[in-house]
Amino acid sequence: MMNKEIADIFRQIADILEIKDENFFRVRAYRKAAQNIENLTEDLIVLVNEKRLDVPGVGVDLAGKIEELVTTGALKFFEELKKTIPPGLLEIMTIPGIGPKTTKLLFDKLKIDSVSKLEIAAREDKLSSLPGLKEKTQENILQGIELIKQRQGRILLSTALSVAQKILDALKKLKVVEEAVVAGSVRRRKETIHDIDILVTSTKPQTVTDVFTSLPIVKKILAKGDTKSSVIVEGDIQVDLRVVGPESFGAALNYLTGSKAHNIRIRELAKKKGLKINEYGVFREKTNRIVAGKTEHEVYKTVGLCYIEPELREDTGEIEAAADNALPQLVVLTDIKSDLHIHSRWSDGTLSIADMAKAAKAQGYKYMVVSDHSQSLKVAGGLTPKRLKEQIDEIKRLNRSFKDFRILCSAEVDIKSDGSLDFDDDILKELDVVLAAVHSGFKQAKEQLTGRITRAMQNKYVNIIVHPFGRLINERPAYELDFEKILQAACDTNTALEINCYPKRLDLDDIHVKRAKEKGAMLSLGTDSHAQEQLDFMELGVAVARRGWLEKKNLLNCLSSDEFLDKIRKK
DNA sequence: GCCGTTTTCGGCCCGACTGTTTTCAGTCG
Repeated sequence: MMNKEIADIFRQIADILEIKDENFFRVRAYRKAAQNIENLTEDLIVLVNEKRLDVPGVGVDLAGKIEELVTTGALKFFEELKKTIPPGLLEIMTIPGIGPKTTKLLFDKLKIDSVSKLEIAAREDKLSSLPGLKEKTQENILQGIELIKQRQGRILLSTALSVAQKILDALKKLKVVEEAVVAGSVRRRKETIHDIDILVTSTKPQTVTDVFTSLPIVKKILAKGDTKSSVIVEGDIQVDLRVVGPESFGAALNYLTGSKAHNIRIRELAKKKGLKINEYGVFREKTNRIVAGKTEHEVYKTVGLCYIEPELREDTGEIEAAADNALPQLVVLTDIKSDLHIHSRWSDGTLSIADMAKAAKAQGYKYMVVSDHSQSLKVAGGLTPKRLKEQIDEIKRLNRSFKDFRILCSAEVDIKSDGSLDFDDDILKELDVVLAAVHSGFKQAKEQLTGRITRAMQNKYVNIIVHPFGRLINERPAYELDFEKILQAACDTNTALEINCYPKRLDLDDIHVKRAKEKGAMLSLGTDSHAQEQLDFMELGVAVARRGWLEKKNLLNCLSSDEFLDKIRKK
């Protein structure tokens, strides 16, 4: 049983308990535990087996439940609890605007136990008979049902970033707007986004809100108040806007950036110091006098912490690290000297190697790795050994024409289903660097897939395992791997693991990156670019690296080409 | 259900918007 599955069970328990109107703090305890479990870098199975189950928010009771889930694969308490309410109620609760109270009311009074029954009842005007529900609510429920029908997975970070930019550009044109920035999970650079949060400072909030809710891309207005409004824009993405005065910018940005768990911890710290933090500022609890709020740095300072980068704000140790002055110096885009995974027209890319090199130089890089596919990957025009040798010759020719740039010869070699490689060693040894990847047999058992990759890592020419989990966000789940074994093998064989920057991949993900750093594994960034503009995906990979607490020294891309080659040749 | 330089019991972050209300509950972030 995976951490994610256990977290999901705890969330379902929380939802059921909430519908049953149990103690809210008990509900919150389950949600909090679920959150912390999801953020763990290690498998609960390992933690339970080694009796190291020491997770914040998990006390004696929940630890027992985790142990039961890990050892038996099920939880009696959960199975019994599920019997007490119809399963459809949990789905009803996912409709925007409907929470536990309404769900319970609908079931108790009208025996509504599924979204489809709710839709019929609303259409037949049966809901307005209930206390507190009138025409408008009924209408909102129908619209909410439409929304969840359209909703498909979470939005990719790359999509959210570009939508956010469009909105910011529009708002920044207004004279009444002082600052306009993106906050929320987009600012934290989560790999997928639920909605986009925008913060604006202005002394004329009404004007800003009016303009925002009437932007051309707005399809529907969900809420519009004095300082806060929500809309659905093209692409069915929810965008929330908050407008505060300039004196509150830092406090509001901190509040709106979250995460929720991080904010709660910061506010608890404030409380212990006799302070209160809200989106308007930091206040003395007794006198209600404002003591900070203009900048985020100020806000953190009042609670005795140094500034914490947005990507770290998940309450996964960053607050303790900030208190100890032990935060990592996170890698930044300008530290990156190379792109370590690029395709050309030789296989399935769209540009010649020369043009890709020109584009990479324009990014400010000193070198790049050309890694076209190997022969088995026929759909992607994989190179035969003969073609690969021709490619190496061309790269050598090109390199002679550069002054301060270098192309490294490589290939993205298939790891075949038995763990052998798609090219023989006598070809691999001709390359500067060898990337290896799984492109088939995703449904194999965990042991087999893990074995394939570890076997590939044993090969002395393989330097980087690229997109190690093979997932495509919202399309294809990661294949099953024993990541601890992969990491151990990576460390033992001096093989690096890639953070693939392709928007749908972002693989390794942030949590695995953080674990890899803890274990001291080498990591690399590669955009997997097949076209010029895709080189910009590097920004997304850097975001994952930052969320995984990486510093400059943890990434091969921050080395010069000589240092890089020295390092990988130590294998 | 968790947790502890105020504590092993009694707290648990804080505020905006909506729709229904005559002052607030429910929902959301």
